[in-house]
Amino acid sequence: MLTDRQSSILEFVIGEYVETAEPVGSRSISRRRQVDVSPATIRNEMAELESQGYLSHRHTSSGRVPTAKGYRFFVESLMLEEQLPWEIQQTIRHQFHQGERGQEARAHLAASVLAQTVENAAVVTAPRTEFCRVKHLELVSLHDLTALLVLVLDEGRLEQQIITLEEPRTQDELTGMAGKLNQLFAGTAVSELAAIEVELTPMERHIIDAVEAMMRTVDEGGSEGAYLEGLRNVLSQPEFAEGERALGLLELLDERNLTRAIPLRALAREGVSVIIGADNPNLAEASEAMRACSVVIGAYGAPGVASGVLAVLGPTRMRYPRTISTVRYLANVMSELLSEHYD
Amino acid sequence: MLTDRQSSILEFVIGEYVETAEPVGSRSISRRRQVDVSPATIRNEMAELESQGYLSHRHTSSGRVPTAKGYRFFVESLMLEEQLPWEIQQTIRHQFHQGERGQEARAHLAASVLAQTVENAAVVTAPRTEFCRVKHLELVSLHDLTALLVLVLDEGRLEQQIITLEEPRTQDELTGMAGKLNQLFAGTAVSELAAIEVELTPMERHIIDAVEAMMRTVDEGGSEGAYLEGLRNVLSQPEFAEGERALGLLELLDERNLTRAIPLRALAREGVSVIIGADNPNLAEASEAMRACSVVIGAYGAPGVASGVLAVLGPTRMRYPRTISTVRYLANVMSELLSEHYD
DNA sequence: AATTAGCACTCTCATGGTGAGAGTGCTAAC
DNA sequence: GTTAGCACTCTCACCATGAGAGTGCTAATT
Repeated sequence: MLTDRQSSILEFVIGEYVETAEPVGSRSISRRRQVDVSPATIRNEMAELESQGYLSHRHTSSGRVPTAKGYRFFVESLMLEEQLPWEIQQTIRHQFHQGERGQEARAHLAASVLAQTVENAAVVTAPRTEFCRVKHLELVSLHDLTALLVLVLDEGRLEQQIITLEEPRTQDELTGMAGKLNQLFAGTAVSELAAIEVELTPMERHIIDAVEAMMRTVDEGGSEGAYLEGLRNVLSQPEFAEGERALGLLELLDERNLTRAIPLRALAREGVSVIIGADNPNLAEASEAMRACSVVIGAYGAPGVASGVLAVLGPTRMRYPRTISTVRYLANVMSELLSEHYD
Repeated sequence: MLTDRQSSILEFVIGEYVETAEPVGSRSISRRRQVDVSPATIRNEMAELESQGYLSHRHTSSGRVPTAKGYRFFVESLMLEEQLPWEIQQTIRHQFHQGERGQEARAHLAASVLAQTVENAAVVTAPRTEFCRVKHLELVSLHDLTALLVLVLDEGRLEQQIITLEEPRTQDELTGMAGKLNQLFAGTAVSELAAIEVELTPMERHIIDAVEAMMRTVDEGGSEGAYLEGLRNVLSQPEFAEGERALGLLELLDERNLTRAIPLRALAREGVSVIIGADNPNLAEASEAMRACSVVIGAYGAPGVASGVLAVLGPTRMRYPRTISTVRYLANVMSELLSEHYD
């Protein structure tokens, strides 16, 4: 357990280190009026904090730096949650009231806004239903033997695939066929597809098979588009000054690996949670670079209906209160916007 | 003008520097059996090459480094174009014969493949027609007062937008309306839209206005999706070892700025062309980091019908023959694939 | 008993000097 | 025209030095 004084010293060290990125010494603490006590006393307290694992030394001299445990304690017990300043709220809202071009585009926009606001990297996934339902399907002739199969899923998401036909069809024939299939299959989820028993021509069967495959992919998050923005905010931090680490992170978060590196869905919980890099086996194993990072993650939308994930990635030396309140606020905005369309 | 011997010295210096990233001295040249002449002679020749601006000194001692002019001469007159090795051709082709999920996805894939093959960054744009034509439009009810307008353009590209209705419509009504509009407008380009004179209900007018706006945006390349991949290949080069420059490049090529930083369409010419950073005002002005870079750029598709751009971005110290032949080969593959769908 | 002053100690970092190594430019010989 | 030889320049790695910052400990103070 920590005494009050130890807590406020820890808090101050974190605050100072977050701002300056430099180890904090006993003098700079005692200069603050906050704690009116001599450097020597502070040294004793810091030694105690260190032995309990909240702070650490880089080398025998040169101030203290918070450990993962220190940050965690700060986030869980010390920090007071801040109300996001009104101007920032407005700025964020404003950016969403420009155009509205579907969920994907909005998720992308959210990533930009988030990254810019918290000055770190942000990852946002578009909202997914637990199990998607086909709202509408469409067949567009491309030429004789190929057609574009367009699937409109709930929430207005689009999936497309080019399919090959056994024999030539005109657009009119395709439209007719799409009409029939719409009658039969609109509103079904993938699990219900098989249950619908009707006679289908081989051609119709072929199309429905394709639809099923596409929906399955979507359900499994295969086409999971996670938008990553603002990585350069992170890379320009002093912790990544030497190129070595920066490259590690860059590689890790390559579009290909992104969702593997940060298992977003698995980490998202009710509300907003904070994962401090070195703390979390999932992340820490991944790479050395990740150990210097924290992730602030939250979900938006309605769980079980349609939900997406918002996350901020930055160095452990991060402004947690600000970041957390931004993620929370943005999650609310996104939820609102989503429910508007979703009803 | 350069003598034969000067040419082969220049060629050797470039080859060596490209491999090692280190200045090339007279000894290492004379060691090669290629030019059987003493270091002293080579020094004289190099001094001459330097006075003509093909090579430069970093400081009084420590070998020569090619200048932009040197690289340009190499690319234009010295280098012999290489045939891309068969295995690499196969590897490239192979990756395109997996799935086929529309032009956008394919452009994205091309960027990955290109970046990986030449071990540098790659930028690819999806093919655009000079003026796009609407192939088909579709209206899907989302709920009472909103609907999704889906535009299928030629080449099977999709654009979508959510529109607000004045009064509630059922899906059936929307389908009917879409059918009518399709009859009227299928196959028209934006310039021809106005010419079609028919009576439209206010609602139909509203939709066609939206269609026009979307097509206009597309024509202007507003929704220009350029896929950038493999930036880390470039950033890991020794030229960018100190973080300063790396950040500059990272910032410059942020998704937002990408097409502004590299005016792809403007630079693309018939065949494959090479722009050596410091050489090109367009790029060099942009940023200091860009001055250390070259761009190898080529177009694919049929000009005037539908075409896209392939580009490689790397340090000026780049394997030009390999890069050029890869871009050329990939452009052919992409053109083939495009014409298959396009016909 | 808690706090503080004082002091020796440790570690980093910037500075400057030194010598090896690499490469040049020039001159004179071939 | 080519080459050998040599003085010269510049970099880089290495070391020593000293200032600065900060600690830990002990003894004095409240």
